[in-house]
Amino acid sequence: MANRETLLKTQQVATALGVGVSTIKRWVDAGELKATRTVGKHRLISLSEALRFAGKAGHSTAALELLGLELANPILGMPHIDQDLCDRLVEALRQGRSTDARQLIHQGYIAGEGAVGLSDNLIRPVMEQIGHGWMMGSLDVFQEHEATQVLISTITELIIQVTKTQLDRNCLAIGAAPEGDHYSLAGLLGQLVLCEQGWEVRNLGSNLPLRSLALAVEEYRPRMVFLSVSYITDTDSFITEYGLFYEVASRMDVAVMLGGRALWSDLRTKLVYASFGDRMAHLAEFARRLLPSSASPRVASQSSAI
Amino acid sequence: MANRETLLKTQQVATALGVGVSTIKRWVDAGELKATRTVGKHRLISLSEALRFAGKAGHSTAALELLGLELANPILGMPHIDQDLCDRLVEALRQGRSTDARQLIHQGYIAGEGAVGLSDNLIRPVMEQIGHGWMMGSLDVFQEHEATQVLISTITELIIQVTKTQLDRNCLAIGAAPEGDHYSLAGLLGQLVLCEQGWEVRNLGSNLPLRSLALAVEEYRPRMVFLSVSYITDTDSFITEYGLFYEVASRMDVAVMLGGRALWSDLRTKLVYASFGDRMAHLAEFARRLLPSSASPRVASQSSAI
DNA sequence: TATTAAAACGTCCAAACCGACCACACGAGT
DNA sequence: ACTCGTGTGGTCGGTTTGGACGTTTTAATA
Repeated sequence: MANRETLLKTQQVATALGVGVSTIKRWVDAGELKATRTVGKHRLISLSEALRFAGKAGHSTAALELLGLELANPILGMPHIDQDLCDRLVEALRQGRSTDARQLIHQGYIAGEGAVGLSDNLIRPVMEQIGHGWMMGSLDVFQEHEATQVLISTITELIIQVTKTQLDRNCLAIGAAPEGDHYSLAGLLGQLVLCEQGWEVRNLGSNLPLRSLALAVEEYRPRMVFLSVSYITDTDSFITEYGLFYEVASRMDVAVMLGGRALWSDLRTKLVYASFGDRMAHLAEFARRLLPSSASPRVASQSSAI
Repeated sequence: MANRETLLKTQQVATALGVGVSTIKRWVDAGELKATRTVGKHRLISLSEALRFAGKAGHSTAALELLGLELANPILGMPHIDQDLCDRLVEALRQGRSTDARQLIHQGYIAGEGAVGLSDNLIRPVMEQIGHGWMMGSLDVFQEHEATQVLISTITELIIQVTKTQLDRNCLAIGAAPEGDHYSLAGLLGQLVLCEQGWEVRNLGSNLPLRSLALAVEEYRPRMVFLSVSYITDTDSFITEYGLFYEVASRMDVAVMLGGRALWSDLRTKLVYASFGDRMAHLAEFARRLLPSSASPRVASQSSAI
């Protein structure tokens, strides 16, 4: 499985579920909540398992609210991101039913087992479809704007909730989009992905001159910078500005991750960077390698309940 | 750092609402008060659900006790928006301490007794101060960007929280900023103010062509439109476009509220509108007059905790 | 590699919650 | 007044929870 699981500790799960740590330990021991153990007997619960447990019909939907997820009527027979979910989200956004859209996104967060699946399998195709509808004239600008607004607010909500359960944020990452690019959704999704991995993220938003980003790098000395480029005003000046920025980043030993649909492959050949990715999975994988070795704690054996 | 998703036990809710524990259990079992269950069948009631129920059932004073129950935990000085609070928020934003900034804003929301006070007495002066620092060169662009980003996410959080407790949203309002204006904070604050009054708000975001806004008005038939104008690319074309938009709005009998620092008084003489305001208090007052009969016994603040 | 602070472990127990049952208060209708 | 029907608050035995305790593991130092 390419998608390695984020592992949570008992304290994190307890906070997320709104119960005490002892209770989590008891539930794990009773087999209600599956967990692996480190060699030193510490319990590790995968994010997907926590979400599965949270959404389990008969037991407790409490957790969902705490993860920022609301399932008034938790249908979720088998949570999985599919075409149907995409279609329903597109339709909800088209009609501006923001509450429904929020619920569908939360559902996608569970089904996609985290931020990466949500971004790559739900948000991206949905926005492509909406963008397509806009091109074709079947959607108006204001519908695309409203959809973006709903997505931004929901992703922001997820970020806040995830941040709350990630207690120890060690590594610092900076996210931004360059001057002239006013698309902030990609930056938010990147922030969500990294927050979920335990990064501390400073999102500088969109439309940021690269020379100011260079200053930020010098000021904050982050471990990495992720730059989402959805639109470029002037290619030549972008290359120049980026070159100056990368010089600083390189000097400060900062990893630079590029992304965005404006960076065509022939343009990329003129840029220097640590990695490029047009999927959040790429960002996640790149970021994981940068984390201290701790990212993959040694697990001993599978849980032996009862 | 408890928030609105804090889960309450039956005893807590019973005490706050001034009824017996058995009654709470019965209400939950009857479905009148939504609750989740732990694995061990213990009922957990989210604070937002408790507040909603309290308001619906007429226990208006009880809601305050619920909040008091929240505010008792975190240490809080006297809630009041003053120069000190502004200074501390500016400093937190300057240094990018987003967690502290969020706390201060929440505190300002309580202290300012709602969205209007928060907007006019805290956010506005703070952003002016930051903008000033940027002009003077003591702040860089990225700091202003980061500050804006933190404010956006926090205001978004507040909007979601307020929306959760306001279930019966009757009147529809549309908010937007015109093409070329990428400043979205004002629109968010407006959304927060109106949500607090019980409006249903569709925020179409910034950079929206006015002709598309006209389409949205025809599609949604709102009671009012609030347009925040912080930047105008071309004054003449703006006047033209706005004229076309207002024609539609007028035909649909939609009240148009204008705001924003780009609308100087000599420009305003060339525009037709229902009202202009450069403070959220103006928007709030204007909107209140538009609401149905409701004498709107507004609770002082649907405050959230820190 | 050795050291150290923070966090998780297992165990135990008081406090709180569960469901079921009962006593009481209140209003409406033969 | 009497008797329902209904909604409330309280009690009881059994179960679940959450915090305290000293010990062990982890992760980030030096």
